[in-house]
Amino acid sequence: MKYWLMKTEPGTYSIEDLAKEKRKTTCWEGVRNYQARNMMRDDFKKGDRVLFYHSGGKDPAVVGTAKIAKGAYPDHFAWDSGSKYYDPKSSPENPRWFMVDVQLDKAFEQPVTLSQMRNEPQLEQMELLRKGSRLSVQPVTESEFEVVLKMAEAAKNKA
DNA sequence: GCCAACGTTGGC
DNA sequence: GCCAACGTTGGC
Repeated sequence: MKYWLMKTEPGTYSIEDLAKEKRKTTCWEGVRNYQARNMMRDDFKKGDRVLFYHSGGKDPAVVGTAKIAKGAYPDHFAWDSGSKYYDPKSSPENPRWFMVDVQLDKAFEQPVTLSQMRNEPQLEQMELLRKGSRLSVQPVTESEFEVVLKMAEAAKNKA
């Protein structure tokens, strides 16, 4: 099993939106970066665990966990000229972009903020904290995943 | 709103 | 293949 972090702007799609979905599952369309695509297409497997991250806003944070409910398949939004993710270079015969299905696992009672993570020595190597790290989908180590869970737990008990 | 850090595009 | 121009992401 692998571990990932997936970013979303809560104004566009939040963890609350995910919680409202049927079976708390949604397809993760719209990734239009080759590095991210390659990771999703080649490495994302059903059952992988995900840190669900809210970017932008005044307190960017990991707000919960999810899992991969379905491995990569073509992102058909790329074929829809009415979609904001439309890409004329992609076609059903030769799909350029891929997506996965994501299912909510647990929304944290207390988010683990970016600044808290920056202050955690055990997360020093985390991709998210690297300068210029912009990938919307990125790998996380198992220990980083566990540390974030513990931080969420600690924040909850403190609150 | 600013801007650093990328990524992409397209002329040459 | 180089690189300038432009676009995007996302923290601050």
